[in-house]
Amino acid sequence: MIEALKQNIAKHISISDKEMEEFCSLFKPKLVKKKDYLLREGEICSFEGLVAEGLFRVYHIDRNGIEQVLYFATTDWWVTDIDSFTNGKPSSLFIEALEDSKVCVINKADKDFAYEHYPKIEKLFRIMTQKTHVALQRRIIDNLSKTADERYLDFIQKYPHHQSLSNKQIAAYLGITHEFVSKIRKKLSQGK
Amino acid sequence: MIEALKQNIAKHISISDKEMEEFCSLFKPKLVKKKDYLLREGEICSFEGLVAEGLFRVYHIDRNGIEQVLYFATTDWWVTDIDSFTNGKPSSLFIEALEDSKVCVINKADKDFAYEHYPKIEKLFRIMTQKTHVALQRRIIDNLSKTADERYLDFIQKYPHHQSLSNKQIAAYLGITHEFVSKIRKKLSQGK
DNA sequence: TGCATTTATTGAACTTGTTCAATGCTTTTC
DNA sequence: GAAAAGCATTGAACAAGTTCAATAAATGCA
Repeated sequence: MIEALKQNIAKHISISDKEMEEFCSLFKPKLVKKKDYLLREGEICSFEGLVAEGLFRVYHIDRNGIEQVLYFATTDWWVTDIDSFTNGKPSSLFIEALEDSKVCVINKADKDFAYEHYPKIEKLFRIMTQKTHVALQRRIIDNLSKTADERYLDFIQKYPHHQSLSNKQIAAYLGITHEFVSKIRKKLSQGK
Repeated sequence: MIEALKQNIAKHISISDKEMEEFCSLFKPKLVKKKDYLLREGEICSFEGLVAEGLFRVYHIDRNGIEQVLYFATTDWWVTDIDSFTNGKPSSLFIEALEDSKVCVINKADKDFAYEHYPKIEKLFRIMTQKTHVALQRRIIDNLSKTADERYLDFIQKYPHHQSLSNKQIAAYLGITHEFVSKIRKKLSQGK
């Protein structure tokens, strides 16, 4: 399970075996059952985690009670509420397991320790945050410029695990109603 | 002008005077006239810059020729196409000065040099990217959950410099037409 | 297995936002 | 300082997406 973590890290930076071992030893494996929450609104996010196996949805509930999905985290994705975790603020997000899952988690103190002792780790997270940053910009542009139909098509192409997601969850990611997802599906199945 | 850069850096990290001097000496001042471009689509972004004075719009043009504004960068904001700059890829963005502006810019080689020689700088950019990351997540949620009216109100509250922006530019940020911005304005002026 | 609950589909009426076109108003620009 | 170009406003017709309600299908659970 820690193996998945090592492989993920190796994708971003090169690092000595010793440092890799030491850094990875700061993580703890965590099993999360389907429908359990890693984080709820109002809590302070105490972890940053790599999904070794499973599927999570990271979402927000607005003042009208409507859910917006920020992203789905599947195998090899990182999950946390970065704002809550780094700044110790109460979270405005929920992180729920959609399947039985395995995550490698590190707490704040250990991560700060790593930042101080391993410059490579600072670099690792800078690079990862930068990549996410680019993806978020891309999504903002897409949300501004594309219709729901286009975003739906993009989504099912980009998220191969969409099979296991309900219309409701896809709708909450696209920012439309689940009824409309249904109508898009129908339209597409009728050869557009 | 380099003074603005130093103040910006000091807001994020604590750093010795010596390191601050050395790092800042890697930047060059650049004057940009209104309507000039710092970057155009297709170019490789060769700089990362702090706006010491002025106003820029960072935008994308989609396949239908419609502009989407990613953000407006005013005094004390950073501007770059992070994807193009860090990965040497052709940019899909335009960065245009909306006023005569002054920017402190650093190139890729010098920034990489700084990353290697000053661990604090790695930290600086990790922290800044993280903050932007949080803001981008916030905007995605807002775009998914709020109506154009609400986003317009949020916008004019959050961007005090909106006075100098045309309806077209605001519309391109909100993802609506400039005609509709006009209609929102009218509705709001008539006591909602 | 069977019942209860959630999820998906569909339609009709509605709301939000777009498109196009016409008109007046500001800026540029020479 | 006049002509041209771009910008803002408004209305009417339209398209995209929502809401509500009714029904069917799938899933969870005892």
